[in-house]
Amino acid sequence: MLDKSYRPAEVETRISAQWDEAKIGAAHATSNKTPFSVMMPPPNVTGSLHMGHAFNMTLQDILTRYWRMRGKDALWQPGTDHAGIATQMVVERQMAAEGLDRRDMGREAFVERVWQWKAESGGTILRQLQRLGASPDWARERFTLDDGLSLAVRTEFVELYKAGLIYRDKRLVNWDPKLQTAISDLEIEQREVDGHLWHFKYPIEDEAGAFIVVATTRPETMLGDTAVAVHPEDERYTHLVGKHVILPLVGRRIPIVADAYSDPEKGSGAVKIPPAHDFNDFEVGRRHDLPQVNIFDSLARLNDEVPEAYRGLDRYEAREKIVADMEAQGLLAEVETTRHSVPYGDRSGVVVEPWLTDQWYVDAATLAKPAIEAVEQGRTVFVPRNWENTYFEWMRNIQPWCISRQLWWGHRIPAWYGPDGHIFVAMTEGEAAAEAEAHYGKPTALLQDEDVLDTWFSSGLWPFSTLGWPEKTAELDRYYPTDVLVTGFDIIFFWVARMMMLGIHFMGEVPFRTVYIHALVRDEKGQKMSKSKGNIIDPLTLMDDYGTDALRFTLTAMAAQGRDIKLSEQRVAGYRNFMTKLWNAARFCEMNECWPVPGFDPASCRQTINRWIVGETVEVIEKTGAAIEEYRFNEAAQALYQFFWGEFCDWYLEFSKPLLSGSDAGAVTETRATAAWVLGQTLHALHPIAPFVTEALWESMGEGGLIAARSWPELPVSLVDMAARDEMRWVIALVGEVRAVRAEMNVPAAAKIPVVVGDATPEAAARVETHRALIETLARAESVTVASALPEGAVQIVLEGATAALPLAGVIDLGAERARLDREIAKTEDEIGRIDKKLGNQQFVSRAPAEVVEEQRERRADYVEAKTKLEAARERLATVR
RNA sequence: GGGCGCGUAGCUCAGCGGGAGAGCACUACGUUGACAUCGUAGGGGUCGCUGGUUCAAUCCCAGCCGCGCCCA
Repeated sequence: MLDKSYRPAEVETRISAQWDEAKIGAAHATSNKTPFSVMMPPPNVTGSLHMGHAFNMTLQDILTRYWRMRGKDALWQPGTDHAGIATQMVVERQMAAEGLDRRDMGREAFVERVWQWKAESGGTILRQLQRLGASPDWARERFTLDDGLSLAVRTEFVELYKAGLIYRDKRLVNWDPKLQTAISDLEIEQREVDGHLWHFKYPIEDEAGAFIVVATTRPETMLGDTAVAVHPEDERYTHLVGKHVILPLVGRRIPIVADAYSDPEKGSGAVKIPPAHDFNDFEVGRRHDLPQVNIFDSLARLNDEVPEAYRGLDRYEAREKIVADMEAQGLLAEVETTRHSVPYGDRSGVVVEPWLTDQWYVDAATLAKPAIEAVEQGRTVFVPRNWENTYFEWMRNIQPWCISRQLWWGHRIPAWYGPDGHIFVAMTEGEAAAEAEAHYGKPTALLQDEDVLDTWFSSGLWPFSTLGWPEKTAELDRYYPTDVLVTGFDIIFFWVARMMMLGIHFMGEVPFRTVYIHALVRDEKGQKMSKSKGNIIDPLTLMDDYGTDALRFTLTAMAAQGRDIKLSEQRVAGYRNFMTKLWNAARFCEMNECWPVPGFDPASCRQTINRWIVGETVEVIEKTGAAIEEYRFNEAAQALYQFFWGEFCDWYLEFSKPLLSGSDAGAVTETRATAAWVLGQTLHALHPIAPFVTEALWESMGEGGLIAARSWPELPVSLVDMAARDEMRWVIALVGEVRAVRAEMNVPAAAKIPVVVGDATPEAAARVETHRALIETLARAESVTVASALPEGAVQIVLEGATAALPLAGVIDLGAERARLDREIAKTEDEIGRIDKKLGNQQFVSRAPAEVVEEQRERRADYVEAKTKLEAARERLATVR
């Protein structure tokens, strides 16, 4: 016997263990089923489950469970990412608390320590995923730094290098002076801040008292200026082009060049050019062959390239001093306040400097070309489609991808340097040594590059490195390309684009057929959740408080395409109530001995209510499957919710009560079997969204086996009996109307009243006879009779094909009742009038589709019937006093 | 500045060319043997504004107003 209510905490652990035991997530590479594969976006190995994960993983689990039930060989590939910077930072922070610095302990010891931390905390997020009910193939779990994937990354590097798609270059990178590493454009956050625009006067060489004015938000970079640029067509400055200025404070003689980069409309129209400290100025410098003077060290302090007085100063100290010194020399023309955007490292939170260094680059533009074509040709499709624009926009303007990072945690770059700086790129140190020997003609000591590779350089291989690449495995053959990638829009550039480029390059085919982009989960006010705002809603807490299924159902029900989720706890509570409802409906079935009947054929039902609910079940399952297949998750959740609560519980189970306690043994047997069948089918359809409660209830139904391992219901549409549906909807309308009138007339809930149906078509009369017991129970009627004449002085309810009267002697205010009928009549007249206007419009009748016109005619006929009946009802009241 | 998206019931949101919907909240009633994490009934909307297309516009198009995100 089921408990009085569903207690998720007690059930979830047990069921998780059963799934684990049964290996329900296992893919079967040798089966003859059609494969269905999904790559789990690997969470940070030392992370823990946040709401974004919960959402993303729930959707993937729904797809995986669904297609598995549909008979496919589902592979949901799990694993974790080493997440270079993030993980290194976590460990460094721990060490800082102990007063340790990685530079003191050395590379090897530090990396060892990170592995230890990974060993301790690395399983956390995977256990949390298990709690969420995720059903990937756990046995295939991979880690981006494991041996196989490390081999894949080395192969990737070596092959791209040999193909000329990886090269070393001295360029500006975004340098994070706190983390001491290059970071990618994507790891930068532009923040609008209040700042100043300082206007400096640069003296023209050999023209005493002549100046050119330049404006800057970063005065300290003037120490690295190697030119002043003006627009070639700016007549104010034409006479100065080719002349020189003497850079104040430094004394360097630098040219005035003409370059279209300077905007005559902005400031003075002249700009200072420090090519080593600004991305645009770097390009200007290249065009004019300007020297690149790098004025910072790696901590963004001024180096020895600057005059003595400034050396060693921090960039902001230098800024103040330079402004003061310029002012003292009378060279500060003006100071404006301004609002401008400044690049901050999204992890360190400090201002990032463009800094000139040697780094490794991938020729992304070349790799992007086929990746763009693949989406243009529809070999990979984004859902919703508009994300393709975002993808194209970025891919078409892609910059060289800087892949080296000055970190210790990650894949060390497989490049070695000879004494003369010659580069040897090889799979192993041994191979590099052999190449060096051949190159130098004798064994030569090499030094390996100190840097590691960008994390995305390894996770970009995820869709095939996890399947065994570079080995040619059966798994690669079978599961690549994958069916769908489920991810958030914030990661299209970081990850989706990289997988597309690398997948096409190495595998010759796109990594996934579909990319489903879901929205962000925000807090209930629509704010992005963040630790600093303190508005994080912890999915684990919600799971503790409301059960995992309630959380999953909430996220699913709110997963409308193209719209962010504003999550409120109240909403989760609402879906927890739905789980309780589910539980109690099953409990009702159990108490009434509604057990699954082997070989039960729903087509054999004789009772109208059974024929009706069978049809509704077929339709909701069909709708649910279609919605999941089209990634309309919210529609799937809504259809099931509406059916189960609004139809099965509210009406069918209520209808079944008089039948189950009645004397017709055949009807009892049939109804029990049908109720059990509907419950069972619905549990199947709900299972991908709410796996735990459905598994628990399936267990209680005693059929055996795990629902997770069962097949999705395949039901013929021939089970839908339209006549039964019309009949039950009519009964529902009658009961609903009677209840409404009772409430309106303040009839006490316990009081039973007679219901007289008159003016009835034979069909309506037959319906009343068939369902008398149901109507009596649900409408709290003392009796339900079919009469040739309707009683006088009664409240009258107009139905299709009949009028029902409630003789409520003594409680009826006849005047109010007449007024009510008058209002109803007026309403139908309004409707008829509106339809007549349409039908009277020649344009409408001739141009609108025939079925639309026909529909309007039918609606009109219905309203006319209702109006006639209402008028008759009104007439009957007219004679009563 | 460019791109994407959003303004529908008090709140959160579906719907998106022909009859305005859900959940929550609210009001009234209710201890009917599944369920008070419940039941029954009810109130509540100029579908942001202005034009246009159409026989017909909450839905398509344009402009405007307000809001959000991404990229410069």
